[in-house]
Amino acid sequence: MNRSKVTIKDVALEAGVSVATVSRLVNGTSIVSAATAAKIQETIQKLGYEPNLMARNLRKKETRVILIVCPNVTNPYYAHILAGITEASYQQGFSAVMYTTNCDPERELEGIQMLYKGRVDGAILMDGLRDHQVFYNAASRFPIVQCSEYVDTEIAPAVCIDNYQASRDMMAHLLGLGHTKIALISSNNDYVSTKIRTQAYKDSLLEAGLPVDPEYIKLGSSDYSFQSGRACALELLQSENPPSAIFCISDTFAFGSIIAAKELGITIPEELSISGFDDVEYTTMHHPFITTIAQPCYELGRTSAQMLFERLEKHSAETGLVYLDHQLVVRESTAKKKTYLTHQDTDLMVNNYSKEKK
Amino acid sequence: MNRSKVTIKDVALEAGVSVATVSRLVNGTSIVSAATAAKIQETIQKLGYEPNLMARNLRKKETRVILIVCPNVTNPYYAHILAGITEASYQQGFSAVMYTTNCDPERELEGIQMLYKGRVDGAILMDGLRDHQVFYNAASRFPIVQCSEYVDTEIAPAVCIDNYQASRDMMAHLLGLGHTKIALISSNNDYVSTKIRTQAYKDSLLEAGLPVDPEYIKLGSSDYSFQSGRACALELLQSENPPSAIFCISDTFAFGSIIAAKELGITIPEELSISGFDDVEYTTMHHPFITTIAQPCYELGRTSAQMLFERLEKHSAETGLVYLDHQLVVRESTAKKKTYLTHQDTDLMVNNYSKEKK
DNA sequence: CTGAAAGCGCTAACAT
DNA sequence: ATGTTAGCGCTTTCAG
Repeated sequence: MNRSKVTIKDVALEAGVSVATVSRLVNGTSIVSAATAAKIQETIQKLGYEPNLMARNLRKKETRVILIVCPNVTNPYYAHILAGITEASYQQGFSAVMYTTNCDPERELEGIQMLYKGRVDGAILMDGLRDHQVFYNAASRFPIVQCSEYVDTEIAPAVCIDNYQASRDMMAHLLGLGHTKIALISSNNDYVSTKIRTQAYKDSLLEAGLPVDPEYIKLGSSDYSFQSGRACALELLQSENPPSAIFCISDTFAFGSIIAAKELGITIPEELSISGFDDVEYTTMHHPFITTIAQPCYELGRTSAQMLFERLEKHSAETGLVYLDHQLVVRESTAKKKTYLTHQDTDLMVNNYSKEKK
Repeated sequence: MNRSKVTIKDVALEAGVSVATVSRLVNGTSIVSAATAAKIQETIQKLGYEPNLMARNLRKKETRVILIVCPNVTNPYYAHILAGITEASYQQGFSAVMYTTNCDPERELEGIQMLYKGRVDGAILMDGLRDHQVFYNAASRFPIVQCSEYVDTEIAPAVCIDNYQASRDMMAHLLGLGHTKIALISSNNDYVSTKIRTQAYKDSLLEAGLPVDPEYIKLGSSDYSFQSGRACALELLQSENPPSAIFCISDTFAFGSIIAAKELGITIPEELSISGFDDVEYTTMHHPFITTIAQPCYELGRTSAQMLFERLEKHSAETGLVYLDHQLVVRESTAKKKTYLTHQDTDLMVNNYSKEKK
C-alpha cells in the first residue's frame, strides 16, 4: 500500500513549469497559455496527480466540508433529512461529516468541536443542543443552521415546518369530525417541536370550548418508540372514560396506538380515530393507512444545506425561522365520531354542549 | 463571526515557552515539567486554543477520518450499519464522512477520490462499486473494508453474513413445513447477496428433489421497493398454479407480498407462507409478524469499522470474508402447508412424490 | 503569461 | 526538559 505520493511539485518538475503555474491551471485562478496547459494536463494524467486537500485547506483556511450533528440515523425522519443534506452538499461540491449524538451532551460538544478545530466550515444541527451555552458560543463564531429543532433562531437560522399551525390543522380535522374526547400522546423529551405541538393541542381544545383533561395527556418515550406509544394508548383506552380520538405527535406513537386498539378489539376508525405526525414511509404500509401531517423531510435537509452554503459563500448572515410547507394528509385512521352513543357519551356531550355555548 | 484564530504560536508566546513544548504537552509526545505544563494548560484555557487539524493532518499525513460509501441512508438496513460504524468511530476517536451514491458509478468514483485527495485515511464500502477497476485501484493503495456487499475479498476484506447458509436455513424451514411449491422474489440488482440467495434457493429445491420452475422466480426492483414486491406476489398468486410459500430476499418484498395476499383474500400463514430477509424493525409492527433472517446490522457496521482501524493503526493486511452470525427467526408468516387439498394440489404432490423418490 | 518565494499551523528531528 | 528549525503540499502575492 503506497499511499498517495505525487505532489504538485512532481507535476511541475515533469512538465517543466513552476508549481505556481500548475496550481493556476488546476484551480483556474488565472489564465495559462494553451501550450503549457496541454503539457500540464498531460503530466497530471500520466502521474495520476490529485491535489492534497489538507494542504489546500490549510493554505486557504477553508475545508469545503460541513458537519452534520444529529441524534441518530436509524430514525427514518432524520435519515430523510440527511438524504436531502447529502444531496445538496454533493451538488455544491461539499463533503459532509456526520456526528450522531444520541442526544448525549458530551457528544454534542465533541461534534461541535470540529468547528473550532477547523475540520469543517460550518454545521447543520438537527439536535437542539442540551447545553445552550455550547450553542451560543459556536453560533456566534461559526456559520450554523438549525434544522427541525432549535435553541435560538436569532443567532442562527432554523428551518422547519410550522409545528403550531400543523398541529392546529390536525386538531381542526379531528374536531371537525365531531370528536370532543381527544387525547394526546406527546413525549417526555424537551424538543421545541414537542412543546409547540402540545400547546397547539391545548389551545385548540380551549378554543373549541373543550376542557384540557390531564388524564387525556400521556407522555411516550423521548425517542418516540413504538412500544411506548402502545403503552400510552393502552392506558387511555382502558380508562374509565376513553377518548374517541388520539392525536399522536409522532407516527410511531400512532402505530403503537393502532396495535393497542387492535389488541383491545377496538376498530379504527369506526370506534377510534388516530392521527400521526411526520408521515414517515410506513404510514401506508398497512391498513389502516395513517392520517398524519406530512413533513417535507428531504426538502428540510436540502434547504438547510443551501442556507448554510449561502452563509459560507456569500457571507449572508440572515437569521430567523424559515417555515417549509406541511400538509395534512387524511387517510384511513380518522373518521367521523360514531353516532350511536353510550350512556357515558351522552352524559359528556351534554356537559360539553353547555360549555360550547358559554 | 471571527473564525478560529489562536494558534500554537500564540500559546507559546503567551506562556513564554516554545511551540515545540506546547505541541509536546498537547500531544503527550514527551514529558514536560509540571510547572511549565501547568502554565501552558492555563494559557490554553485562557486563550481557548484548539489545535488546527488541517495543519496537523498535513504534517502527520493522517486525518483520523474515514469514508463511508453507501447507496442511501433512508434504507433502514444501511442506516443501522451506519449507526454501528459511527459508534465504533466515535470510540476510536475518528470522524466519518459520508458519501451516498444511489449506486451511481460517477458518485461512487467521486466518493473514492477522497482517498486520493488525502481527505480520509481509509474507507468502508457498503456499495459494491459498479466499476470494478475503480475498486481494484483504490483497494491496492488504500485501506478499505467492504461491508455487506463486495467486489473482491482477496484484495480487501469483507464483513457480512453467510448469505448462502442463511438462505439454505430459510429454505429448510419452508421445506420442513411441507411446502413444495415455493416461489422466489429476488431482485434485478446485481448484488452478490442477491446472486447467492438466489443460488441457495435453487440448490435447496434441487436437493429436495423439487424442480426449479422459472415461473416461480420473480424479480423485484433493484432497491427492494415494497410496491414491486407486491406486484411480484400478485403475479405469483394469480397464476394458474400459485405457490404455497414465497421466499423473499428482502423484508420489504415480504411486506408487499403480505399486502398482495390480503388484497386477494388469501390468509397468512394458513393458505400461504411468506418469509423475509434482513429483519428490519417493521417486521414486527403488524401482524402477521414476519418470519425472516435476522442480520446483525449494527454489528456488521461496528466490525467493519474495527477492522478498518486495525488496518489503519496496526497496518494489518488480512483479507478474506468475515462472516457474522445470522439467525432464522420464525414468527407468524410461515406455517405448515395446509393439509386439506385441492385437486390441483393432489395432482402436483403425486408428481413431486415420484420425483423425490427418483 | 510565468516564476520565485513566503507562509498556512503543526510535528519531529536535532540540538542543547 | 526545552528550544530551533525544517518542512508537510499547497496558494498567492510580488516581480518580471
